[in-house]
Amino acid sequence: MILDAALRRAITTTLGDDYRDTDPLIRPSQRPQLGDFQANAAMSLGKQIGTDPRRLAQQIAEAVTRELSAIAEPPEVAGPGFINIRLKPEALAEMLTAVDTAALGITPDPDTRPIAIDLCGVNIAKQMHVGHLRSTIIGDALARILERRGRRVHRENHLGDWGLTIAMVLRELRASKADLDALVLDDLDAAYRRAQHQCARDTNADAAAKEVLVALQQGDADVRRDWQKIIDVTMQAVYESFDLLGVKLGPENNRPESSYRDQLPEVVDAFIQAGLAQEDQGALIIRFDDRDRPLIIRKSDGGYLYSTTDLAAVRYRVQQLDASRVIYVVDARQRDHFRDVFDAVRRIGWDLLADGTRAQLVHVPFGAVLGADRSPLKTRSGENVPLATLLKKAIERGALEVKKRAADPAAPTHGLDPRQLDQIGRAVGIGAVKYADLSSDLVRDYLFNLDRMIAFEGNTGPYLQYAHARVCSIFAKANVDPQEVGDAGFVLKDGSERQLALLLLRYAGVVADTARTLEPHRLCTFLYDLANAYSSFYERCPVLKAQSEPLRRSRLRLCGLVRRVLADGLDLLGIEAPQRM
RNA sequence: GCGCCCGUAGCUCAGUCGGAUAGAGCACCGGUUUCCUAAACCGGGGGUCGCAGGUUCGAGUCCUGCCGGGCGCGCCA
Repeated sequence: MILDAALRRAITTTLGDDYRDTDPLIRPSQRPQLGDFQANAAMSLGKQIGTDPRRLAQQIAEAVTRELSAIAEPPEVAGPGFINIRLKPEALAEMLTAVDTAALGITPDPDTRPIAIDLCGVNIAKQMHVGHLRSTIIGDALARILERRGRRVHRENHLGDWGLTIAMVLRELRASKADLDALVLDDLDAAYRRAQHQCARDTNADAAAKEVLVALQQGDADVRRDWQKIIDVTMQAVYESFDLLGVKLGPENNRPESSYRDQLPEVVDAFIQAGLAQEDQGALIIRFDDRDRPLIIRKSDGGYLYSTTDLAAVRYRVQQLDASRVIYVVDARQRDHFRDVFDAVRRIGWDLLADGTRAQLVHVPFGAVLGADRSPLKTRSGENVPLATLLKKAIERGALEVKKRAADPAAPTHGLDPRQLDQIGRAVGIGAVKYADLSSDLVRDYLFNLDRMIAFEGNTGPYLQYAHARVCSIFAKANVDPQEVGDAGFVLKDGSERQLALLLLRYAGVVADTARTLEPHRLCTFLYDLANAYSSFYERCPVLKAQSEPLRRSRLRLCGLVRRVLADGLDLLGIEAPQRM
């Protein structure tokens, strides 16, 4: 922005053209009493050149004073060489006006190539559980953030619909003569577990399962029909969960493992041809110089593994989808696996895009969801908690809280239709779960605690939704359409108004940072700061009863902008923002 | 054994490319409502940033070693 350019010029003026590309390191001020922004470059520069950083800061500050005089107070040097800058109120108002557009200041990513995100990854014949929850929520949020900057995103649901485990289930169903037309997911889930058990103990069952697999792979009509049925049953429940979660996923995002099956021999061949694969104990492996662990791409019985499919999938995403970033939102335990797969891909050159550049292959690892006992969340019987159960609980809880509040005659939700309240409750419950999932560093394990995540205090989804609802309430009270606050001039006198304005200016940058780092908690932290700043403003500054009409209109417009940024930010996280709650 | 990740207040977590006196929330203590949603706001106490070295004008952040916890390591996905 303006400050950055001005500081860059000041650095060049002071130190010469060699320093033209020096980043002035402008950051929001850590101490609002000292300024709005701070430039940190003088200290490291002073070290590089061997001059006193404080004196250098002084020189840079002087060089920039005149240029900034229209928009800022004279910069002040403090501490070991910080340059503190405070904007003049009119300049701040002008900048705020500039971001008060439909795009909220967000500019399109200069890179316009598509992106592929591997997310969800459900397994056929199994219930979705908490692991799928994280991959789905995080993947969808990242997709929304990247799309917001104009990128085309392919959400790739890499369904586990192939391989021995599926064949084991099919064998089990046939052995127990199950009526596949009457099948529901619970039956399938049970069959899945029985099948695992049987085949582990009974070599006959295992052999039979392998026969089913061969039949499936050879396109046996009966087996294929049954196979399709269990896919349909599983996916029906999956789509219901997608609907409850409000993620932008559907049948069009399915790219199952089976869709790569014809390519597997060719994938392996390519590695052999390139001299990158070797036989070892009957299996075909890829070795790496810097690790003992090889990547097995073909079993000694000639079968393929998930690593083979993953190699085919990366190639497809780079070469067919033309994705310049291929993102995997998968459990952190698979770090080593993706490291190996990506390295193999780079070696054979399948990360090469049509334009000659290399695609960025990135694994976004996330931690486990832990129960109250700090071990991965399980039911009493020791099984994974089904996603449907968990979502149902969250929704019930959200509805309970919303209805409790609506009982108060003074509440804006009082007297609403119970179905409307349920809808709001759903948004609150689901929003709480999603926000809890996204708001801390993804790689850390997190404690699933419904009480905490649905609390309306602290860094939670409901708190942000509440802040948004309060803004909406002002507009409802004023009987003004939030879209039509017009072009009133911003009057930013109160400290809380300034803070709000400074935060709003940062939104576009935060979205860009989040898109770059693929760390949604950055956006969460920002939105929480914004909601906090709004709450302070709300306490201090009457809007509808402001002392003067210009002030009233300024504050109304400020509220409108806050509302849009909150709603937009929540939308990027895949969280609904009800007007009332 | 080898490798990866994590360790910040009693609890749950932030901390940007190495920058000022390490910040929030919960819990605890105190205050605020004739006023737009008190599901809120304002204030207070609470820290050996796992430990020890090192690099640096400056380290929660970078390097080395150690301690503690988690996870992964050839034909499951």
